[in-house]
Amino acid sequence: MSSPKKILIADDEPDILEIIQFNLAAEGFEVITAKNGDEAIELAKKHLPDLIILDVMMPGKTGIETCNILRTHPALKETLIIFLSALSDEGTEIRGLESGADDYLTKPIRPKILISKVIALFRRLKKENESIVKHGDLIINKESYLINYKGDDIILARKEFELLSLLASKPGKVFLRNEILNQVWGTEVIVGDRTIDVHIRKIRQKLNLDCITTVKGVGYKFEL
Amino acid sequence: MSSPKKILIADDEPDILEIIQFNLAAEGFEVITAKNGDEAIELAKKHLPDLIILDVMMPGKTGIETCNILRTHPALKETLIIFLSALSDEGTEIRGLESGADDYLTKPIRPKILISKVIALFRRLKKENESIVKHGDLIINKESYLINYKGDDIILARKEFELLSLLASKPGKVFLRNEILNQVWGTEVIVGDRTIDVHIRKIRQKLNLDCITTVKGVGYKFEL
DNA sequence: AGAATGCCTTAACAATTTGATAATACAGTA
DNA sequence: TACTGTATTATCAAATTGTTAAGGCATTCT
Repeated sequence: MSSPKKILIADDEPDILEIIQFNLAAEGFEVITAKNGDEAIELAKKHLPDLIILDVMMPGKTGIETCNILRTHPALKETLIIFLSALSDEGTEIRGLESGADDYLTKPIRPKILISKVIALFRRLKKENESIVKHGDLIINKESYLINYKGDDIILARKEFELLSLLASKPGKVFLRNEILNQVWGTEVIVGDRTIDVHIRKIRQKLNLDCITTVKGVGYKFEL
Repeated sequence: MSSPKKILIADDEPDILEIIQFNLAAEGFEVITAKNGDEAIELAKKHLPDLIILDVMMPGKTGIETCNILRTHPALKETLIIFLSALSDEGTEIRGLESGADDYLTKPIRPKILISKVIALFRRLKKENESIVKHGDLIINKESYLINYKGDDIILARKEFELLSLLASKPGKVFLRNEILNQVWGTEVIVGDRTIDVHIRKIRQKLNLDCITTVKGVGYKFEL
C-alpha cells in the first residue's frame, strides 16, 4: 500500500510492549521499541518515526517529560504522540494532552481500539512518502512507474509520470510552474516555456480523464 | 484562523447537550446544538462548523449514519468529528473511527478531558491547514486558489483572487487604494485609477455577496 | 554497427483568458 | 447644480496556455 509508517513505542513493561508491537506489526507498521524515556529519545532522533506511543509511568523520565524533550527537537515537533497510562487520572491525562500529545489511551490496552486510533490519526496527515497513491479509479504506483485507471494499465514516459505524481501528491494544491520545474526538472536545467504544457497535454491525452486543472497565471492542480 | 472556532453538538439528551455547551462556551468556542442527526446535518450545512460532536445513540439516525452523510457534503469532508457514546462497546467504537471520525469518547463525559481533546485536535489541524481562511460561509483556500461560498466553488481570476485575499486577510480594515496597488500590483507597475474598481466589481459579481464595502474617498474593506 | 523506436524539447501558431482603459452612468454632497 | 468620487460596461491589447509537428538524442533491437 504505502511505504510503511514507523511507530516508536516506549514502555517499561515487556508484556505491553510485545502486545502492542505484535498488533501494530500485523497491520503493516514498522515498529521500534524502547524500554524507557531516554532510549525513546535516542531512537526517535535516529529513526524519526511517524508516531510515538509513550507510557506515562516509566522509571527515570516519565512519558510527559519525555514528550516535552522530544518536542524540543525540530524534526520531532510535528510527530504524532499518543500517551498510554494505567491511571485513569484526569489531571494526568489533561497534562498529557496539554504537553502536545494527540491522544491519550488508558490501560488495559484494547489492541483494536489502539489500531483504529492510530489509523484515524494518520488519516489526518499528509501522504507524501506513499509509493502508491489512489484517487478514485486512478492508481499511481511510484515504485513500478505504472498508472492504472479502471483496471487498465497506462504507460507514461518518465517526465510525464513524475509530473503527474507530483500533482497527485497533493490533490487540490496548485503547483506553480516554478515549483513544477524545480521538482521535476531540478534547479540546474533550464527548459523552455512550453515544455510543461506539452507534457500536461500528453498526460491528459493518455489518461483521457479530466483530472488536471489549469489555473491560469498560477499553475496546475490535480483533482478528480 | 481568526474567528472563534465553531462547534456543533448533536445529542438527544438535553442535560448532556447543556453540560458540553456550557463547558465549550466557557473556553471561548462558538457552540451550536442539535437534538438529532437530521438537525445536525441541516445545521452543519448552514454553519460549516470546525468540529462536530455526535452522540452515537440518537433516535432516528445514529451518529455513525449521520457522520457518513456529513462526509458526502464537499465542504464537510475534512471537518473534525468526535463521537460520544454511553456504550463502551469495542465494535461500535471501531466502526465509529473507521467511518472517518477523529476521536471517540465514552460517557460519562468528563468536561475537562473533552476540552483537552478538542484543543489537541485543533492544534494538530492548524499545522496542516494554514492556507485556508474562513469567514462565515465564505472559505478562501489559497492553496487551491478556490473560493467556496455555502458549498459552491467559485473561480476567480488571479488578480481578483489576490485582491479578495488581501481584503479578507484583515476583515474590517479599510485598505487604501495605494495600499492595494502596492500589495497586489507591486510598486513597479503603474495602472490607471479605475482598474481597482473594475476588479472589485467582478468579485462582487462572481460572489454575488455583499462583503466588500466601499469607503468613499478612502478605499475598500471586507466584512460580512 | 546500423536501424528502429520512443522520449524530450523546441518552435510556430491557434485559442483562450485576463487585465487595463476609456467612456459613460450613477450617487452623494456642498 | 456643480463637483467629486465610484460603478458599470464594452472593447482591445497583452499575457498565458493549448496544440501540433518536427528534430535531436538516447536506448534498444537485430
